[in-house]
Amino acid sequence: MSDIDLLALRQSSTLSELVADKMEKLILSGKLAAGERINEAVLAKELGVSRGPVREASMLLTSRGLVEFIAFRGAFVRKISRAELLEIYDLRAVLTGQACQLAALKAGGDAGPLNDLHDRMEKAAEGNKADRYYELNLKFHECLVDMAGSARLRTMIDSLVNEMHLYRQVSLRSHPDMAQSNREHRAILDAIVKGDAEKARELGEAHVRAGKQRFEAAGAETLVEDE
Amino acid sequence: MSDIDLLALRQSSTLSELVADKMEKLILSGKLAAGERINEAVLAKELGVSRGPVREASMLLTSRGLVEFIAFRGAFVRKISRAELLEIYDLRAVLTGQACQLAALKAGGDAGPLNDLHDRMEKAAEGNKADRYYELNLKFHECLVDMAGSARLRTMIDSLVNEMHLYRQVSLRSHPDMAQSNREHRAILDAIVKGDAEKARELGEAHVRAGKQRFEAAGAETLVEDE
DNA sequence: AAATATTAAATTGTTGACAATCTTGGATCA
DNA sequence: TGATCCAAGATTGTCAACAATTTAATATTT
Repeated sequence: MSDIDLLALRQSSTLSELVADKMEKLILSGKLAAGERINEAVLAKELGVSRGPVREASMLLTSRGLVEFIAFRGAFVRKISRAELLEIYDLRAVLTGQACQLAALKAGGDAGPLNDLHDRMEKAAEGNKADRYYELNLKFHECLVDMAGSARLRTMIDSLVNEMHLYRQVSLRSHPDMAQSNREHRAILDAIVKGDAEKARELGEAHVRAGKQRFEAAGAETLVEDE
Repeated sequence: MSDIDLLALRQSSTLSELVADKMEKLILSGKLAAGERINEAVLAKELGVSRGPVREASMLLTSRGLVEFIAFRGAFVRKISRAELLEIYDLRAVLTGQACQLAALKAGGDAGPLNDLHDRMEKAAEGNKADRYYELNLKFHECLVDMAGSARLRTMIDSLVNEMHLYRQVSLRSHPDMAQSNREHRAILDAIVKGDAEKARELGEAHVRAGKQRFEAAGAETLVEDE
């Protein structure tokens, strides 16, 4: 594990934030595994900082949904059960619906980068490049939320997406049906451009719920785990 | 301002959390005004602790939506504009809808304390006791969310409710039409008891949106402020 | 041998000192 | 007069030492 880049420090960022970014990467890449305790002293030494920034970073990540704090016991990488994941899908669905509705109201006929992203996803789907599709899919959804123009909504959804990634450090990457998924994107996009807010909401919500169902169908054979 | 109660400390709580609770009260009561900077050293001295716990408490409150952190400038009590308040109403509406749906699914015909709360609100409405009604209303909504059984959903909604209270340290307390509001509660309650999840969702969402409209109607004459 | 109590080690929580950054007020200059 | 620059003060960020608590390892008891 490499030290914090001291160059990066000097751009009005605080050490704690840099550590937080580093930790976020460690967590989302699975190098800090779900459920694992984060030893402040050890991580601090590895990053070449004192425990303070590590503590603060842990708290930052707590509010981003990646870490859980327990008094006198420490910071733990969150662990998401299957039941929670399904619950998160539902929350993300209604919030994404809200985002699409707002986007439709604010877009004024301008789809922004959505069209381009959709086309590139189309290509990825045709080439059966799941990783590429997944990456673009994240961007598409981010863009959608940005168009809604609500920082609060963005934070909430980002947090949920973060948590989803903690499910068995999972590849939700294996996208069962990219073509279908992208058709749904197309429909959302169209509704936004047309300014049909209610339709956009409905489609956005349905899109995430469909994702949930694709996930459930894919994992139907696996047993339900308790914790 | 009084010192931290040292008795309270010894129940497996950490100093930072106690400070956070204290600060939350100071903020919601308006003693720390919206927009104001929180001077760590001063507050620490007043509470009889060092700056560390105050800092951590500030970060805790950040994730609860009450405080905003700016690097090298400090922690500020959040300030909510009218536009943001309306945005928050919308988010709370969809999340409350989700909560009601889940509650209906999980209640199994049992309304829990909702019936009792509804009755007491009825009395408060008849007696035109707005403060009492407001207080019970908060409890009713909390109870609703608890019945949904999602800690995540609870956190999200709590955060939004917190933020709403920051709007001009406001009394949203002046409830224009308690009787009507409580009729809506009744309908939600009935849907939950009947297990009609879709109806419960719809009514829950509509109830918050109605609250938004009541607010907009009440403040229609006031000018829109930029920030 | 199993369960409980005791002690030592590891880890988190808190503090005060120091460093880095921002803010304020006054001096300088056009 | 007004704007810019500079220095002093105030405030936040970071660190390392110490205190409180938990965890583990060991001893004790039944």
